[in-house]
Order: sequence, then structure tokens, then C-alpha cells
Amino acid sequence: MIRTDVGFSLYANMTVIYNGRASSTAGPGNFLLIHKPDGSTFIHASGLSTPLNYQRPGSTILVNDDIITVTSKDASESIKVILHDVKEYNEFLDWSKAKPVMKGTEKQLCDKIIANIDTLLGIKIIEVNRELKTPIGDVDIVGIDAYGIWHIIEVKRGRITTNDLYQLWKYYTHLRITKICNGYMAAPAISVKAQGMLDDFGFSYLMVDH
Amino acid sequence: MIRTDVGFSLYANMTVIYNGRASSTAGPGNFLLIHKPDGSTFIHASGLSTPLNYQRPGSTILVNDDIITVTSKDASESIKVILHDVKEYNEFLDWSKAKPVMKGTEKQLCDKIIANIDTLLGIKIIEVNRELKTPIGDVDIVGIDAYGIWHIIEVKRGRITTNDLYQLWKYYTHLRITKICNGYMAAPAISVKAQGMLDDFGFSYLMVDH
DNA sequence: GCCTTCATGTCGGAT
DNA sequence: ATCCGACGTGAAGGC
Repeated sequence: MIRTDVGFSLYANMTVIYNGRASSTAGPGNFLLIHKPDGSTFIHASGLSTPLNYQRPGSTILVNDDIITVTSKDASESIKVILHDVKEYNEFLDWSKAKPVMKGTEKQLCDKIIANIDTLLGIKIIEVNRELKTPIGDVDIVGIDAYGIWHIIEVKRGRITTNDLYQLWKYYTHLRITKICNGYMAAPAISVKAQGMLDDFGFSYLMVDH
Repeated sequence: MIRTDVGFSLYANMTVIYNGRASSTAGPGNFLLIHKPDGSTFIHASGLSTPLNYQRPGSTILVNDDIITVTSKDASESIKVILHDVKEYNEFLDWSKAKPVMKGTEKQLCDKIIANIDTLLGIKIIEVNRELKTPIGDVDIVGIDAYGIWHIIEVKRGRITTNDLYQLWKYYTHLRITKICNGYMAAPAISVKAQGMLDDFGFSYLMVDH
């Protein structure tokens, strides 16, 4: 009755058991199971954005009477669903693959910063490096001024937290071995604690927005 | 026709426009829209685990002909769905609220480490602090030996990455001001780069598993 | 409400 | 394939 070769949804009273990286049980309860043609499967309860349980694309689904088994591609993870009472079953044909086209990402915030870098820093920058490769990671933006001073900018699209500062600090301590450096955190907001730590490090905060 | 006071799913050819923290567009395509009684709404395309677009619980949904608008609780975010061709509509009553009961979490890995801490460290520990509060965050485990040396352990349930080390470094630099400290990362695995950086910091890796 | 960290995080990009 | 870092991260817990 259930076609595993197409997308479908199943609203039912069920119990869900997961084993893999972790393990969990849920239910019994009235949940919605969704299976997509890419092999991914999700079980949604009410009250949470994240699914109660899931398997990622590439999984295989097997239906045996009132037991559904979903196994991940490498067979390291699986969920078992015990159906107690099926209420709705629907098939979805020609399900589209698609990704949203995003705007307002960190990448685009970087664009904006680079376009206005002289104004933001209050210094004339003569060379800009983006995603500068270092052995310990990529630096978002490095602007070099006429004196050869390196202005290191770590960009965050959201609010700067204390942990974010260590990323800048990591690059700063690495680059200062060979260059004279200044450190900057650029974001729309910064937490109070992060601001305090920023001052301790001797870095500066650049207020930027999308 | 669409009841916004219950849970429902809508399989349709649609275009989705999001505005909020970022903004995005997707479609037109055949997607599945799910609305849960908690107010959350999700639009799933095939090929991704994460929804193409969504609003979190507490949102309000408004249906006007072939336009669906979902607005977040604080009205800072919204998605607009333009329906081009509705293929399926189903209502789901008595949708359960539930959370999975998890095993194999970091918390439980901590339990195991603490139970075997003497063996793991090769030192007799006379006092164990868990989730030790500091102004910059909580330290997973601190074991104190007979000499008063603090053994700081940062636990990860998965693989240790370079970024994880800065969390330990943060606590280490903070605590070493007043105590003699050793630093440890405990996890089932560690990346090559993280291992190298760990050595540079003078920390140790503890191999632990669930 | 702000801040911090965990997560079966997921996902994309680079090596 | 592994590694690394962003994410509209989401969710939980503490203050």
C-alpha cells in the first residue's frame, strides 16, 4: 500500500526508535512522517522546528506491515517506526529539487565591508585580501595600508560572541609574527561580554549591517 | 478552504519568498508545505534535509486566495507563498507534542569520563567539578589531584575540530591565573589539524567513546 | 531577555 | 574522502 519509490506523507499514531550516532525513542503519538524521493525521511511532532527524528537524503526505506525501517546510506544509522493507527497517507509526484537563493549572508556582508573599507577603518587601504589562506584557517578580510600595516577583519553576520573573538585572536597571533597587525570584529551587533574581551585583546569593533 | 487552526499539509506548485534575518526566494516548484498547530510552518523541497523555508513555532499564518503569508511571533520575519497549482491538501487533527528521549549525549559521555577519570588521566583525582561556572562559560569537567593541580577537560561527543580547542584554551588561560592547570580534550575522534594544534598548546587528547 | 553551549546539528567549499 | 567554518543555524539551561 505504501509506495517507497515516490514521496509520501503518513499521518499516524506511531512509536519511533532511532539508533546511530546517538539513540532515542519517542511516542507513541500522532506524528507526521514525510518521505522524500531523495531518500530522506522526517518525523515531525508539534512544538519543535526540528524533526523528532529523521534520516538524511540517500537513505533507504522499507515497509513491512506496520513497521517502517529507514536506514542511512552507510547503514550506520537507522530509525524504526511502529505504526499503531494510520490516519492519512498521501503520495507526492514530481517533487522538485530546489535550493533557496539567499541574500544577506556573511559573504555579502564582506562585499559591503570591502566596498567601504577606507571609511570603516578611517585609513586608506591599498590592498585587500579576502579569505586569506593561512595554515590555521582562512581570514575573512585583510586590508593593507600604505605603511604595510595589516588590518585583520573577522566578519560575523549576527551578533559577536566571546568565542568568535578567539578566531580573530588566532589569526592575529599568527600574522603578527611577520607583520604589524590590527584586529577588528565586524558585525551588526556585539554582546557586552564580547565587547569587554575585545577591549582586553586590543581589538576594535566595526558596526556593519546588511 | 484551508483551515489555519489545525495542522495541515499542502502539496503544490509554489513560489516562496522569505524576508527576515536574511532574505531568499525559491521556486516555482512542487514543494510540500506543512503547518503545525504550534504555528510553525515548513516548506520542503527534495534533496535537502533542511527545509527550503520555514517559520518557527508561534508564527501566525494567513491564507488569502492563492497567497499564504506566515509571520513570526515578533513580526521580524515572514515568508510569502504564492500557490500556482494545488495538488493535495490534508488536515491533521490531534497532532502530538513530543520530544525524543536521547541517549549518547555529551552529558552521558561526561558521566562515563568521570566514572573512569583516574584511569583516563593516569592520576588519582580527589575532587571532580562538573560544569564549573566561570565568567566566560562553563567548564565541562575539572579534576583536582592531591597536589592541587587542576585537570581541565573539555568534552565533545563527536570529532574534535580546531575551533573546539579555543574553548579549552579560553578556560585554561582563565584558570591558570590562580591555579596550576593541565588541559585535555576528550572525544571519540580528533582531526589531524586539531591534533597538531593541541600539541602546540601543550594539551592532551583523551580517547573516549560512548 | 541576554548569553553560552550542545547538536544524530546540516550544508557547502576546499584540499 | 576529510576537514573546516557558516548557518535565517535550532534548542536547552543559567542568570
